[in-house]
Amino acid sequence: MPNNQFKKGELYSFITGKASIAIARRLQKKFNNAGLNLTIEQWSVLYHLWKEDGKSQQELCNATFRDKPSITRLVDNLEKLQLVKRVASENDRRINKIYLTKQALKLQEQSMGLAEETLNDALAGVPADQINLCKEVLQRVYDNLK
Amino acid sequence: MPNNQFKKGELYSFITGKASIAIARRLQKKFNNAGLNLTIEQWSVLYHLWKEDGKSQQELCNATFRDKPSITRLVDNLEKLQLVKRVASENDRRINKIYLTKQALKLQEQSMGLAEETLNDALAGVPADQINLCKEVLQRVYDNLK
DNA sequence: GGCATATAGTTAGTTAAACAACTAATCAAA
DNA sequence: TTTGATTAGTTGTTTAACTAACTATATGCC
Repeated sequence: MPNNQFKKGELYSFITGKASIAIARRLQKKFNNAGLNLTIEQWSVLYHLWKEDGKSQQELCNATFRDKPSITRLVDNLEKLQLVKRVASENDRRINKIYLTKQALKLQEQSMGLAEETLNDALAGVPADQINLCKEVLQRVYDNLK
Repeated sequence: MPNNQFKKGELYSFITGKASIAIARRLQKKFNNAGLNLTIEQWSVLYHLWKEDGKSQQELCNATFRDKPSITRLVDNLEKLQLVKRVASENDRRINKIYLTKQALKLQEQSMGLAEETLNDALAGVPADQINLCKEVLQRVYDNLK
C-alpha cells in the first residue's frame, strides 16, 4: 500500500492544513495591527489584480482557487470598500472586468510587505533547500488532486 | 534578509494553503459520495473523540486548533445529528464532557478509511523521505507562529 | 433565423470562522 | 468569607465556502 507512512496522528494535521491556517491568522493579525481593514480573502483577490488589473471574475476564480459565488461576494465587499469596480466588458457583456481603484493601489506595498514578513516569521530557521522541497511536495499534492 | 527565496508568485499559494484545501475538498467529496452526512469540520471533532472519548470542549479547541465559539457550534450541530452528547462534569460544573453516541462509533472505520485513501491520492508518487521532510517543515512553521 | 448548449455571473440557504461581549462556575488571596 | 481574577462555555455579528437553482449573454448547428 503506497504512502502508509501516514500514521493516524499525522494524518489529521495534514488534512487540516494547520500550518497554512496559522500563516493566514498571523497575516490577518498583522493587517489588523496595521489598521488595514482587509480580510485575507479580500487581500487574495487584490493580490491577483495587482499582478494584472482588469481580470474577469472567472479569471479570479481560477487564480484564487475559489468558486463563482465566493468571488461574487468578495467583489461585492471589495466594491463596498471602494477598492475595486466592476466594469462590463464591451466584447462580451456576460463578463465583468474588475479594476482596482486608486485606494487599492495604495494598499499594495504595505500589505505585500506584511505578507513577506509573515512568511519570514513562518519559515524562520528552515533552510532554503527544505523550503523548496516542501513547495514541490505541496504542488505535487495539488496537482494530484485537481 | 532570511528566507527571501519566496518570490511573490510562490508566496501566495503558501499563505492560502492550496494543497490542504484541495485535500479537504477531496475528502468532503468522498464523504458525500459515500452518503456520509458529515462535514470535514464535524469529522475533525469526531476524530479526536475516537482517539479519546469524553474530552471537554476546551480540550477539543486545543486538539482541533479552533476557538471556543467554533467548538460550541460544531458540538451543537453534532448533537443535532445525534453523534455526540454533552455531559456536565461532576467535578467541575463549568465543563462539558463530550461523549460519542453509538451512531458515531459506527462512522469511525468508514470515514478513517476514506481519509487514508484521500492522503494516498494526494501523496501518490511522493517518496516517503520527502513526505517526512515536508511534515517537519510544516510542523516547524506551526511552531514558529503559535 | 431559431433552438440547444455553454459560459459568466447572481441569489438563496446552510455551515463554519473570527471576534467581542457575555454568563456561570471556580479559585485565590486578603 | 468575600472580593477579584480566571476558566469554561454561549451568544451575536460579520465574512466566507459550498451547493443548487437561477438569469442573461454568447455560440454553434440545423
